[in-house]
Amino acid sequence: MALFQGKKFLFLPNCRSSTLSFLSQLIRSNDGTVICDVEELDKQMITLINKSFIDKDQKLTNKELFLKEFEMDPDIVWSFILHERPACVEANCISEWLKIGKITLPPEFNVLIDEEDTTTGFHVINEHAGQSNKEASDRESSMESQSDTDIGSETSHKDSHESPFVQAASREESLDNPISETVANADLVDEENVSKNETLIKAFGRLARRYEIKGDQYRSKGYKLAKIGIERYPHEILSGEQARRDIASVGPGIAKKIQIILDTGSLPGLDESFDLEKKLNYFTQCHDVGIYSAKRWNLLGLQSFADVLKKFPEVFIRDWPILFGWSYYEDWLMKMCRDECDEILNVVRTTLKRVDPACSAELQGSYVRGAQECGDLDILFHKKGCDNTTELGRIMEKLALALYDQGYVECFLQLSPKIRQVFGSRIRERVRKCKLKIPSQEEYPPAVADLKKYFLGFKLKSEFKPRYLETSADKLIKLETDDRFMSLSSSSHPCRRVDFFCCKYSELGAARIQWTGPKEFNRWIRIKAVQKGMKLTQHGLYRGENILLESFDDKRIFELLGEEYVGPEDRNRMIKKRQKQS
DNA sequence: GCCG
DNA sequence: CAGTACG
DNA sequence: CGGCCGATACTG
Repeated sequence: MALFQGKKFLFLPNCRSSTLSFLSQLIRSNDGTVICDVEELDKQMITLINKSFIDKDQKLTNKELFLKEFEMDPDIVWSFILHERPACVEANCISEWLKIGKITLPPEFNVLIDEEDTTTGFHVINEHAGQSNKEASDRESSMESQSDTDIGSETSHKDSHESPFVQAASREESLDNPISETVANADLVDEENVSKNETLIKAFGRLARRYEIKGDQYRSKGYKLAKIGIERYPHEILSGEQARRDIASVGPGIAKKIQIILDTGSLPGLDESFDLEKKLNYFTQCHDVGIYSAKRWNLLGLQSFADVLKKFPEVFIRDWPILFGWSYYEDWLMKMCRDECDEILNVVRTTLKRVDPACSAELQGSYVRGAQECGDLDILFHKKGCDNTTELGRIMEKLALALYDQGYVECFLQLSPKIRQVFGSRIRERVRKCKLKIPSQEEYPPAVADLKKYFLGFKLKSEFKPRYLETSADKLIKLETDDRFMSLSSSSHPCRRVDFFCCKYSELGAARIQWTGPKEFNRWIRIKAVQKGMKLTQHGLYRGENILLESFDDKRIFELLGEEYVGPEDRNRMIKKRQKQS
């Protein structure tokens, strides 16, 4: 008890995120002080850094945003830290200390800032400094809050009563969901407990997939949400009833199945059509191949894209983007580290400056949610005062073409007339590559002139060496031998998916909500809107038929929906149902 | 499948 | 229109 | 029981 008595703590950049406000409550419950005013700054204090700003080398990242997010005057606070060098650790250490019952700072505990550079960042130390990256990241996710006996759970329950956002683990698993992400500030998870839920997670992932294939999208969704709920649940599940009580989206049906799995170790019939799922999965992992095509092909006994090519050559002429999905099949399943995202954004912004210096490019998607590995890059374009989407569309087109000229853009997945003009030859090259006859007079329908989105294949120059996290490096889905001949993938110089979106300046807030995601969060908040007689889209929040309530200010949209604002990094923690009280 |  | 894609 | 995201956006 009173572990933190007499100790002062400073949260940086602030303690507004749900995780950090939770931790600050833990500090106060243990007689510690949380500094809220520059007057209280103290050289003896322990500085707690939001983990979203610490990369896996334990360095500060995204310093610009970091400083911008300060609750107190950033100048004063930052110069104090540079000058006094208080101990700095990642915020999650709090839960670790409470678990082990003491505060452990590494011997060289105030080595924090590489003073010669305040721009590229400084080292943040924690107990695991010096361990290998793998070990460090394993331990990161294993940091635990309280076991459910003490202050921790009280506060957490009180919280969750008022908020649909649960202070729980964010731990997206990559087995069944290729779009999963590991989030920087994943914390408060007991790896040991959670790993025992793995069987359940896998089972419901499979069931979700099975029903998706069957065409029962809603039953599939039921399983998917339950799976997400279990992934985020920070304790070991001991009974179906416990899960039904505590976890959103676990109802009678899933509770029953949980109990069966706990009792017998597996679910009858679970492995039945596993082979079919694998086959369909192989096809649908290709861009532009959905569940209908995959099912159709599978039904006809086709095993590979080469088989499809023999049977339905027209498909690859008509749905030409599949050719690129096929060619970059393996590359596009590989995730990239944040530094590669930064580099791509850098290239895009540099070119954009020449195209239209007044236009802004802003990263969205899993990157802004703090994911350490991103499956693709989502870039939102907007321009102060510009509500003309035709103009924005033209800017994006010009930008994409300029990047194509420079050799960054490898392929386009949509065509404007101009893009078809320059890119058509590459399409024909792919068509020839799979030994198809090029239609002599291709009578294309009139391509749309001002597209609002561009999906691109993008390659950095080969000097850039991509890094991969250990976790994703293994068990990749690879192209079948028969299909390899079309591959353009290269793990040492991979092609990436980059998506361009644009929005009217007046719709910036609504667009940010849309493109920040994640998908489940969007669906959840849109349902909220409908329940309150409103409608939320990427264009804005509306009441009734067509009354615009708000589209520019995302915080105001939350407010109008009666929801507390939640930052991007916490939108992974979304959960549909309040945690039930016991 | 779950939820209201 | 259906199919696929985006968060 | 009926609804389950989007006045999505793009393609053929």
